[in-house]
Amino acid sequence: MNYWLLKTEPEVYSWADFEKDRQVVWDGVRNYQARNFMKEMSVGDKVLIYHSGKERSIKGIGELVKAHYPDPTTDDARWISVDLRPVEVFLTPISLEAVKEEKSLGGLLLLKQKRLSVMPLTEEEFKYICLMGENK
DNA sequence: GCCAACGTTGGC
DNA sequence: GCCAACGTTGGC
Repeated sequence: MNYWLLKTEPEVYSWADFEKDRQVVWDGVRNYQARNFMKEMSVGDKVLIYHSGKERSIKGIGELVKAHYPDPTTDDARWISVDLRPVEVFLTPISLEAVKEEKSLGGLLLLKQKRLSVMPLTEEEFKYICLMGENK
């Protein structure tokens, strides 16, 4: 199983929308590096959902329910979508500030490549962030 | 609102 | 293929 972090602007699509919808088509990615990571996703992979912009925090955990297929929002065959469902909301959203303060999370591409919207996480990073989110 | 980072585009 | 110009993202 692999682990990922996905960014979204909450004004466009938020964690609340995700919980309400129960399942979402993650479309609109128009960046090759992000697209290539999406191609590596398989059913059952876990994803963390991050709100960019004003909130700047990791909101919760989702799961891949459908691997990549052509993005329905474009005819351009280069771009793909995946389907996700929400699994668990974090009691405490993890702020970007908190991520920066954790030395063990210093390798996150979230910090290194601020414009990348889809990125892999190691199992250790994923589990560590989950513990932080559960406020234990 | 500003601007750094960086991806994309297009002229040469 | 290079690179300047331009556009976008996203933190501050």
